[in-house]
Formats: sequence, structure tokens, C-alpha cells
Amino acid sequence: MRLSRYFLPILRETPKEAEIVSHRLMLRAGLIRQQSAGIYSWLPLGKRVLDNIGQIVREEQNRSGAIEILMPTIQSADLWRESGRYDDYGKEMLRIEDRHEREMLYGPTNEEMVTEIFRSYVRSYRELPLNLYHIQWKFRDEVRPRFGVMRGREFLMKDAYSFDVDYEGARKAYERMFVAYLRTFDRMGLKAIPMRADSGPIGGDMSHEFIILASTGESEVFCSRKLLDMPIPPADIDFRGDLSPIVDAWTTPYAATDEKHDAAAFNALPEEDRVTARGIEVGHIFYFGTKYSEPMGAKVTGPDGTDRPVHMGSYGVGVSRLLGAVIEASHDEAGIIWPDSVAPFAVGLINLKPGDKATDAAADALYEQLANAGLDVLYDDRDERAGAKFATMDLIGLPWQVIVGPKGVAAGEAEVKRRQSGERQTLPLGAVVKRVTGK
RNA sequence: CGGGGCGUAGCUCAGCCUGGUAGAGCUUUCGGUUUGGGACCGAAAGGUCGCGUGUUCGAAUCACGCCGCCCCGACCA
Repeated sequence: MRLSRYFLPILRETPKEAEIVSHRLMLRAGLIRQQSAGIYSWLPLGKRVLDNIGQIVREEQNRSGAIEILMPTIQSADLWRESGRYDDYGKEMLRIEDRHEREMLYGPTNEEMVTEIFRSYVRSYRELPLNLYHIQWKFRDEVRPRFGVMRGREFLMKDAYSFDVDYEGARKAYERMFVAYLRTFDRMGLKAIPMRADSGPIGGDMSHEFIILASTGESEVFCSRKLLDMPIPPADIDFRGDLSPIVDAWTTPYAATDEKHDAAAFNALPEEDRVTARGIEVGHIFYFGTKYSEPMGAKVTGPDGTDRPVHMGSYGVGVSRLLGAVIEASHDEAGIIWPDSVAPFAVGLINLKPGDKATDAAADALYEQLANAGLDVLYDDRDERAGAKFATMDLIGLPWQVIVGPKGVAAGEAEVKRRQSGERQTLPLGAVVKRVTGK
């Protein structure tokens, strides 16, 4: 993509409404545009990152055996009356009325709807286990939206729902999601620590929040240092096998948010093992048994021929929130530092002197070679000063910068800069693609 | 929902206290000089001063009402 033909509305000054760094950088780098309190448009660069993050979530859900569907944003109030939540949910639920004065709502979550789908089709335990997920916009009318996309009212969320014939099956479903989440966040370059969370009305130990450590996190968290270096399950992990050793390993060391913090247990750890940090919740998984299946009549016939309500769990990932979380975890004074896996473009190619024949030729050739190597390239071919181009590139945080100027071209060279480390290397023009692709 | 604050050009803000017909920097456009880390000179464009009502000869400025947004708290993926 040539920057001269692209839509990248970057801001030189920080809009005053943005307090935290990810919000400031998302506005400055032209990722989002606020349309109303807690409601954002996604500009081209932001849309690309949002898609990349969603795609990683999707791939790991699929790998774990979950199946993608898409449920609507607008739901009927009647569905929510069945579970009893229509009256319980309160003002966070955006209630609307259609032209026939039917009561509708903009879904804040989809347990009722997915349970309705399940009960319409599934009759036998032999069709289980089943895990249906979707990636869809939700709306929660937060009293006080803030921090940009980290705490918006409208947000993109992946929510998965598991159905099993009994508790044991549900536990296995839970473990599959647990492992899928470890892989999902790791692929985004994040260190996410699973922490015991409030398990609601069911109780038990099957509720975890996945928390990213970042100095600007919303809440204080405590964990054992061991968790920072735990191995991530590999891509070829067998999701049909027994995952409990992995889950046990991850849930044995101490880890808690401030709500569940047990100071005595934490202080029992050796001093050097104690990590106190700020955290951002990016995922939440929990088992809730028959809370919805019971009142909504989602039953299957078991091996013994009797009907029973299915055991369910739900598993959320804040997809749009993750953009903010990634930036909180990865930025510097100059701007965003995207991990390769989610970056809107892999490479920013800077032509320092558009209009200069030799420089144009060299930069155009590199643009083509990089694209042919399968890389997304943002080619800064604008007639701007070098400083402005460097500043723009650092701000938007593409992982690699390839800098082509007249002096270098005269010597048959270009410069390659790694955004993350700031490391620069001058290379022959022919070696640039190899350096960037690592091949 | 309680407390506080803000709304003036695309952005950041001054002007308001003490009423007299709207400013700066950045951005944008044009011309010129520049050209490896957000250059410089010159010119130009750009504003229902959030909306409404009132006070006044006269309101960005004073009063009241409304709307929007931000911050702190309580609440939450």
C-alpha cells in the first residue's frame, strides 16, 4: 500500500480526552475515531489490527475444536425473560423497541441465544461435546466508559459456549479453552496469566480470568514469578487428550487479582518469587453448569435413556480491548511497537527522496520484492521530510522499517530498522528481503 | 449514579473575571528556499464561540435551562 494513496489520519498533538497511553496512541496513530462516549469507528490501520487479532483468536478456537457461528447483535427480550435475566440485567443492557413496539435489546452477551439454538437441534449425548463460538459486537451501557477501547460500551468479543452431558465433560471442555487461551495470548506477544476468578452461583474452581501484566493495568494483581516463564502448549497439542496436567501446572502457583487476593498465602512465597503488578483482563472462562439449560429446557438424552439439562460453560475474549492491551504492553516514547503477529503491516518502506530517479527505482523495486515475498508493506512515498517520515513510522509501530535514501542507493544499500529494539543495519539492496523475512 | 471540570478553526489552546462585533501555534492550500529524525520565509483558506432562553443599546464574555465530552469515586469483558 502506498501511503500517498492510503487513509492514515495521524495526529501530531494528543487529543485532550485521552488519558492512558494506549488510548492516546490509538487516536494519534489514526486507528480509531470516537463517535460517542465509549463507541468508536475503526480506521484502516485499526481495522487491520482488529482483524489480525480476531484471526488469531479464531484459529486457536478452531484448533481446540470449537465451531464458529455468528449470532445477531439484536435480540428479543422474550429470550431473556426465559432465563430470568431480562429483569436482572439492569441499566447496562441497552433496551430498544422496534416499529411494532416489540421489546428488543442490543446483546451484551449470548448465553440465552446460543442455548436456544442448541435446544432446537441437539437431542442426544452422542452429539456432545459441542462448543459454539462467535466473534460479534456487544453493547454494555457502562455507566462510565473510559480508556478508549479498553472500556468501551460497544466492543468486539469472542464468546464461546460449551455443551456437555455432565460435569466431567464440562471440565474437559473448560480445559480445552484454558489451553486455547494460553496459546491465543502468547501468539499476540502477550504474557497472560490465568488467575482464579469469582465463580459465581455455581462455585467450584472453574473460573479464571486471563490477565496481562502492564504498568497501566486497571487493577492490582499478585502472582508467583514461576508463571512468567511457564511453557506455552505447542500448536500440535492434542486437544482430544488429557489436558489436565497443563491446567494443573498453570493453576498451582499463586495468582490472584486484588479481589481474590490472599495476602497470607502470597507472603508465604519466597520474597524473590512474589510479583505484584498491574493487570488488564483480556479473557474470562467459566463453568456455569445448568444455569441456562435448566430454565430454558436445553436437555439431551443420556446413555441411560433419561433426559438431563446440559452442562455449559462460557469463554470470552475481549477482541477490541486487546488492541489497547497490546499497546499498553508494547510501546515507547515514540509510539506503538506492534508484535509481528498483529501488526497492521509487516514492513514500513520509507523512500527518503521521492522524485529522485535512482531512489524511486530502488524503493519501488523493494516494494515489489517485499510484496512478492508475501509481506504487507506500507510504502511511504509521500513528499515529506525525512524526520516526519521517521516519526510517522515509529508512531504507527510497524515491526520493520526499510529506509531507502539517495546516499544508500548510490552505494547499493538500504537500511533496515527493527522497531522493537531500535537496531539498524545497513544492507545491500538485494539482502533486504532476506533480512526482513528471516529466510 | 454521586463529586469535579471542560465545550472558541481539523488539533492543542488563549480571550470570559472587568460585555464593545474573535486570536495564537500546529494542520491544510499556493509560491519559494530547504531536504537522513516532526525545517524556514511569504501568502491564503478555515469559526452558527455546544444549543436555547433571558438581561443589555450591545453577549464568546453575565444569568438560567438543556445537550455533549472528560476526570475522580461506586460498577464492569
